[in-house]
Amino acid sequence: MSVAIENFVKAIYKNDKNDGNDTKPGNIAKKLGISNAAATDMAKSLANKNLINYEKYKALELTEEGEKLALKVIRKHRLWEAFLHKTFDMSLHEIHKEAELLEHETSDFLANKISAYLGNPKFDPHGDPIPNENGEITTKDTSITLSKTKEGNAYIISRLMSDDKEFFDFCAIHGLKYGNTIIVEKQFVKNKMTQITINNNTILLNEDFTKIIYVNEKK
Amino acid sequence: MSVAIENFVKAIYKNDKNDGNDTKPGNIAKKLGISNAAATDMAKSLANKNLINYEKYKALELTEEGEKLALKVIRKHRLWEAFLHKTFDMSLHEIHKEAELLEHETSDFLANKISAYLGNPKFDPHGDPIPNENGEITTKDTSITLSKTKEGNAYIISRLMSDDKEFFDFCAIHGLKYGNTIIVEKQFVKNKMTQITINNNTILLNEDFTKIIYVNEKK
DNA sequence: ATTAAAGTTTAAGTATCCTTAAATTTTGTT
DNA sequence: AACAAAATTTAAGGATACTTAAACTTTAAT
Repeated sequence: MSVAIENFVKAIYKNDKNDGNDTKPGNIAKKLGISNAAATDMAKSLANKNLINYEKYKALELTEEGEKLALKVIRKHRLWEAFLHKTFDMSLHEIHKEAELLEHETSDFLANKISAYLGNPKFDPHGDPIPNENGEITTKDTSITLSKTKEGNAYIISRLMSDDKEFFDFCAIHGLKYGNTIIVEKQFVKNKMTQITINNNTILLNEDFTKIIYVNEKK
Repeated sequence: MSVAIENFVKAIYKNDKNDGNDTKPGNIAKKLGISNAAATDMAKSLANKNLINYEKYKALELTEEGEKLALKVIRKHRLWEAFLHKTFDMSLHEIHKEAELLEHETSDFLANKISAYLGNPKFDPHGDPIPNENGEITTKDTSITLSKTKEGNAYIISRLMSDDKEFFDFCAIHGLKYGNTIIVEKQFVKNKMTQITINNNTILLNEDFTKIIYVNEKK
């Protein structure tokens, strides 16, 4: 499917499920920066391709097929964001722009490679859920804070929930980064500290940090 | 610039500098899988954009600007190939297909990130040189095709110039890989075949293959 | 030098994705 | 319920990147 079509079904999906706007052509047009007439044209064309249901003057509805396509594009977008963020240390703003382009030129095969490389994360660095290969989406974040992890297990960092520069400097020094793997060595329950291994280094983290580092169990 | 335009200038560049074909519209058309008429149309359009010099019935010539664009696209292609190969352990055939798509949707910024991540390599996994940020290819390519090698000499494979999966499967089976050493046993001039030894195995290669395997003499 | 083959260009036309302007339908207000 | 405002659709048209078929130019062989 063309870039225009992929962006169109994505816009419908997001208006419907995320942004709470209605999905009449005018709203989609505004989101995509095209004229209303162009949106109507495209709606007819997508109806012919069985990607949406279209009735004149009504809101646009994705068919099952259309929703699948939208979820594929969203999956690729969020995987790229996660990957670029982890691999190249790019800011959340930068990764969005790049992902917006790359999402349309990424094979399912490559998307799966990226996903596996990252440990099949369920959420991107913004905290948005990443649909799996079958278009299934986890709406609830099942990641847990480091403080709740179990000794001996391996985890992948899914979120660093802080605005604090000192914290991020600390993370940068020790390789604590979205997508990276850590092993939880010991939970010091009474002192609320956690000892982890990352890149063959052992770090002891206190409560301040174990409560803002979110992880998923590595499988 | 559009994908079509980027692919067009890339095809001219490669025909001219790599493949030794002339750059008349017909040859470009064949390479891109479009009609001769489409190639002529595009040639006129690119002349208007000052990317090529165009005279009726003559070979197409890239302007300085056109060559710069071609080199940018080639840079991105080869960086993606190197990156995907290294990061996801994808085969040479797989990385080519993906890079062919990604090269057009990659910002200069991201290309530089990839390059830096890889340690600013000068060659991709096929052995092709990667232009730098300014479009300079610093290393002079002195490699020749297998068809032009001398009997009895040892050579190092420097490039495998193909998009064909069967070819790469063949290469994988026989150890024909960038950097490996072969000995040219015999040139069957009349039949345009070359007999080589690699890993103590003897292989007879026909013209299809001897024209796309590039080597450097081993000293 | 002629001529047939090979290659290139022109002409006419198609699909996609966009535009603006005019016509039509829906919506919201009284 | 009527009417104006807002939104949507239709109509006409443009740019890009292609197609096939016909006309033209170059080339290569005798």
